[in-house]
Amino acid sequence: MPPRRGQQLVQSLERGLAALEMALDGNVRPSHVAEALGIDRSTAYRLLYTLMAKGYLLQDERTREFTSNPAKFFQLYGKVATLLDWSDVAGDFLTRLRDQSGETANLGVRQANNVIYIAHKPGQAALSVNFALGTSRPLHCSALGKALLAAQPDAVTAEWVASAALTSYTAKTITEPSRLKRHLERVRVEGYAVDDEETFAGVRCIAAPLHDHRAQVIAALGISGPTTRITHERLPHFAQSVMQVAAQLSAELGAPVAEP
Amino acid sequence: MPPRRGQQLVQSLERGLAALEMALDGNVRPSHVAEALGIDRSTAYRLLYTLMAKGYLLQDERTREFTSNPAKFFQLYGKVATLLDWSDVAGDFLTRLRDQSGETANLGVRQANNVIYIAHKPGQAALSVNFALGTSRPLHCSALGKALLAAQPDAVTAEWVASAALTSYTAKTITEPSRLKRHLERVRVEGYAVDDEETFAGVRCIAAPLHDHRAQVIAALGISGPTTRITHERLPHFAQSVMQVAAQLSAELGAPVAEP
DNA sequence: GCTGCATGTGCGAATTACGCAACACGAGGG
DNA sequence: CCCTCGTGTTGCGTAATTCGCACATGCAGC
Repeated sequence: MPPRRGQQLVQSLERGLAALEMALDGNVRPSHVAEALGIDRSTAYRLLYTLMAKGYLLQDERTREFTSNPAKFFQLYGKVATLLDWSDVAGDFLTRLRDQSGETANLGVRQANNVIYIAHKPGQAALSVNFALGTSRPLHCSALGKALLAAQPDAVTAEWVASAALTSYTAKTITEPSRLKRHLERVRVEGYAVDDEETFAGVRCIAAPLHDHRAQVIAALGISGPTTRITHERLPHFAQSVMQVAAQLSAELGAPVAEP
Repeated sequence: MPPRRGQQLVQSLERGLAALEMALDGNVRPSHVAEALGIDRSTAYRLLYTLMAKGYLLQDERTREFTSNPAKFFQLYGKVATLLDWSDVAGDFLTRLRDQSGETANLGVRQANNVIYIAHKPGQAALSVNFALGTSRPLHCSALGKALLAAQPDAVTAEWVASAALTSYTAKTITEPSRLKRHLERVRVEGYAVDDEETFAGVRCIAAPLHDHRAQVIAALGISGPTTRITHERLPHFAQSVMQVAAQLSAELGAPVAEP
């Protein structure tokens, strides 16, 4: 009935990918997918069946549930891993930052409205922040995310802040668009971003942007630790370390040296 | 014109996934995809555009080429990583096998017609076999692959051998179906498989299957090294180590103890 | 500036995918 | 034991969606 939207999107492929991502977040059945996407069970079944035939999903013989096929995704990952292998070039810098700060050092890139952690060096203290590579966190409440957001042109940031869903994770999460906008302006001026228990209570993070040879911001580097060690008093000191190592790594990547 | 095959496959999704996998093997352009899949350029473009809109691909502003988005795949991988995280449980056994043999120890699972390496411990000798995790190799010429193939029921193996494309990689690659079939029968009898320079000249590998609590073969474990160290004379000795550690790991996985 | 080649976009035709309905099957419950 | 409910799976007709053609646009190189 709708006369045709002026879009170039292929509906079946869109729905299929949506079904795939549902399966990645937990086993699914045709009825679940159908309800979530607002389509018929038979359609959902055919999408899942196609994904299975292509190796992306597996179906449990007993329960008939569809599961993601880890081996397939491992293989896909293997093909792109070299394209995103920061561990080689960034490894030394992450180690340096971890040793200087004593806290977990991490490096992430933006993916849609998330930061993906693609390299890290876990801290060696008994109590340290730790998480698996490939994990994602929202942009608006992580230090890496805010460092990346603040690097954008003003107009883009304004647009994003206005339209993004600023989900609250702790009492300190910034959920007001206007406040976030002002916050990000300050991040840009200061050169580093702080996540002050905005994602997890008791965890404070500091991050700074990384520049490539074109001076484009392509990733962010930072540390995460318990509030007992990353105190407000010592925060400027940690920020210095983060910005210093970020500048060194940027230089290694061929960024023009330009620090005000 | 074809009145409709009795299939449950969604064509657009099939084609979209095919386009996606092409992009993973190197940057693609609509015209390439169109030719490879036998479809119109506009159709290929719309598939690629949809994949880009969903975050799977990126498009280079200058060259207009479509590239895989590594961050997206890293994220997808992160979601399934825990499901396939053998490094925890297998780590000690891989280390043990590497130390006993002095060679690179590796562990892989089957994915379609390939083995995917999902865990490993690189050998410490100056000359050692090394490759990235997530790499895939054909079943018919790798030790891990042959160990997995030999574990199947005879009928399945026969069918597979007859229909598979036995690509040749070195002069020693087994490319005759009948010879491969007899070879696999011997693998099953002996309990281990050998890749005798069938994939890379100068590299010999030995592998044995791993069983889960239902005695199903779910993965394979093995070593890879230069022919100068894994000689024919010492091969039985290495095979002993591989089978022994494989049995230990199987036991750890809850496999019923049943060694003839 | 003209030619060749590729990307990106309306638009109509019809193939394809969709939803409906029905079947098979299993789990509970009366 | 049968009856019902819910879900996976398949056949089929319809029409919405996708596909391919044709064209506009842009870029590179004789």
